[in-house]
Amino acid sequence: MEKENLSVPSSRKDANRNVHKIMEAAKVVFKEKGTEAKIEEIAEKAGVGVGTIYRRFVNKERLVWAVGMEIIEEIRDKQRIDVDLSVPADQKIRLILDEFLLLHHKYGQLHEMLITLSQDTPFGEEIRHILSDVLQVTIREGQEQGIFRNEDPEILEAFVLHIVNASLIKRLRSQMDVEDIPKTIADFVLKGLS
Amino acid sequence: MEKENLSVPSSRKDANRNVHKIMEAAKVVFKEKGTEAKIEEIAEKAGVGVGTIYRRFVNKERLVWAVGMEIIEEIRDKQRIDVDLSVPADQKIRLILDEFLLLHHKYGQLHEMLITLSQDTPFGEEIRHILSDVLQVTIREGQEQGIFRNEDPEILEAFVLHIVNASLIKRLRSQMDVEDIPKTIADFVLKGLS
Amino acid sequence: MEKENLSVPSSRKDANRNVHKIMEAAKVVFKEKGTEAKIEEIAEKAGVGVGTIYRRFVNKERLVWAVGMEIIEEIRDKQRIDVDLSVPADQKIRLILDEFLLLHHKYGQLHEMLITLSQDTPFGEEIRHILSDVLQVTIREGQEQGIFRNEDPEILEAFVLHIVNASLIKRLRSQMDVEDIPKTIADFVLKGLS
Amino acid sequence: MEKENLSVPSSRKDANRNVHKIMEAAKVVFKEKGTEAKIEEIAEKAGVGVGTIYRRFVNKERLVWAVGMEIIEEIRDKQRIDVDLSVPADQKIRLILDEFLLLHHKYGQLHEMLITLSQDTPFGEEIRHILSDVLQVTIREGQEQGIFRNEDPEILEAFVLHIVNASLIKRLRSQMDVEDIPKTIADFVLKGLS
DNA sequence: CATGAATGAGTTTTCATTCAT
DNA sequence: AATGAATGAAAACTCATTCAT
Repeated sequence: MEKENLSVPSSRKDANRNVHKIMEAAKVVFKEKGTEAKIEEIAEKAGVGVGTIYRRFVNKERLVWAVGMEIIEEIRDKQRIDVDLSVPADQKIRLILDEFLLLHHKYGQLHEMLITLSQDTPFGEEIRHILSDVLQVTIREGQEQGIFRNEDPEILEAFVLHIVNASLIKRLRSQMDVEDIPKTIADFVLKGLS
Repeated sequence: MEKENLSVPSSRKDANRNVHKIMEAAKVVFKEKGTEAKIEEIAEKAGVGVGTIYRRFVNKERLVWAVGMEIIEEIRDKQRIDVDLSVPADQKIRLILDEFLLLHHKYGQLHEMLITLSQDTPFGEEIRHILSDVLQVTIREGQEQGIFRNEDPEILEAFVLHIVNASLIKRLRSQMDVEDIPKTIADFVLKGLS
Repeated sequence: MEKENLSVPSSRKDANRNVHKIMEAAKVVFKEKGTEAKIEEIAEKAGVGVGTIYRRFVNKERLVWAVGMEIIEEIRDKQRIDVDLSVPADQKIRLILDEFLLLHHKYGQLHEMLITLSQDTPFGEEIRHILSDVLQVTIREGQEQGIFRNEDPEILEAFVLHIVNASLIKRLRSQMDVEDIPKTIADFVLKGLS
Repeated sequence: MEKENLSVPSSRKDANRNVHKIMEAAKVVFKEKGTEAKIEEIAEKAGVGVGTIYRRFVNKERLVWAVGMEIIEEIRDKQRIDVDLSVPADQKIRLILDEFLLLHHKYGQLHEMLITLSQDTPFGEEIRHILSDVLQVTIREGQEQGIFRNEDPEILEAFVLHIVNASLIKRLRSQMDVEDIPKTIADFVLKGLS
């Protein structure tokens, strides 16, 4: 499932530059207002005409999908770097949670979007796979190292993945320094895993 | 903040019966489609005309609020029963999590709705208070009993409250028997608290 | 295939009155501008909002179909009266052609619309049937009376049906008094049939 | 009225080759979809960019005109050959109708386009003249030979010209062998003329 | 009061035409 | 000159809210 299925492909540099500008604008606008944001607003933010968006994305739904997929891939790429380090599994979980938090800071509203996407679209299965992959490997690693308990890794992974959600973060932000949030969440999660 | 502030009061029995029918229909429809559901669909499901909804609720926003408040109160009432039992704090947490799960099963999508409500409406403060109150008391109890660690109870409460979210539950449902979900979540949470 | 499949049914009098107003306005506007006429213009002419049109007709295409079908039925009803008279078949053909011409005068541009409809829509078969039915009966009658030649009635009927077309009429109108057109066409057709 | 007035002239051979490619593609696409066909589709079929079409044709309307004129001229050229033969007028009418049918087979939808053109454009007069000229000469010839009745030749010509229309042909095609259509139409027309 | 038809502002979507590459 | 990406005005369509019946 490549991006080409979501945006209409083009060999021209200027076209692809615009696809990028549109996606970046869409991320910003979706972050603020969720999926209900107007296409016109995205076009304005991207500095292109509405027609340009419709030239590259068949309709609004596909734009939403494309943005979602790109964020998912961003998450995956960051996680892959973490998982290749030679540190104990619990350290890796801390790093992965840090990445999640950074992305949440960056994409806010989009968390719900990703959840919706992973349930309602043809890409759902793939999104779920991407999000789960690295975490499960790390959890198995921790189990082999005797750091994590021997529960089904898929289930433990579900907790790690879903505990970092927009509402928890919003809540914690009102109660503690933002810098302390990653450690607090990681402490809770690692106790849950142990 | 009473329901009468959200729905327009009426002395006629059949009018109040309509408010009830509308609220129940709205719960079902919001559960499936979230707040974006159309008023007309709710009216249809309730077996009333759209005009009747607008006679009872100033606008769509107020209907959303009213539905949200009612669920919040349902949650509060159940939790109050749990907290008054004379069992150890960890048992109470298990019971409270069970209630959460039942509500999630019942209201699905509405979790996000409540979160949104607790952030964006005049009732936010009250909603947050209702949701937090019982949990915090129980956590403090557990800390006094030496069962839970001495982290700020407000923060621990945040984890308990927000770990039960629609996406985690949907995910777990695909991986285990529904009956096992409450125990699995409670195990994870209680480890996190300890 | 009933009209209910084309317009959304309603039991209310005011609703049906509007369906009628919309159809009449659409006939007038389509007559002038063809199918490319704007929905907004039809709404204006009908004295209703655009939303009202979309409440009754799922989309523009369906409105076009509905208007087409209504005209077809109008044609059929007129023809049925003619065919029941006790006059020779050639007289009936003259009467039927007169009706055609009146309808053409009334609906102008819509002729092309009907042709397109009879080819491209799910109603095509039905439209063709309605238009052909009465003519074929009359032609057979004429053949039994020895007035028309013994060519396949379906083929003769095709000539009668399709000779009355917008372009011929427009052309003749520039060359003769409008009152003389029916007789001129009928003379030509009846010679063709004999 | 020469083609140069419709397409922008160019000294380069490849440019003129493009005009030709565009016209041929436009004929095909207009034949299928009528004048509502999109410029982009014509460009694609022609294997050129849309910009190239706009370099050669001021706007879509002019492209439509150009295509129409070319077909008209094709008709005229064929008819001229027929009219110069030394056969009776009714034979000539048969030959002319044959040509019409071939053109219809070739250009389908374009018939309506030509009719529209002959009514709405600055070329209307010319188009009507080209289409009428040869037919009228032939009809007068037939009247002198005593084969056709003494109706106004312009009116008889109107019948011959307009009886060959897309809808009649489509209809007949579903009822008889394609090879038999010319004779059937000619028989009907010649009876009408006699 | 209840109803659901009507409304029209607000959005999405299309496509002839322009223009940077 | 050719290209096809970009444009944006214009058209289609939606849906919260009003109001006649």
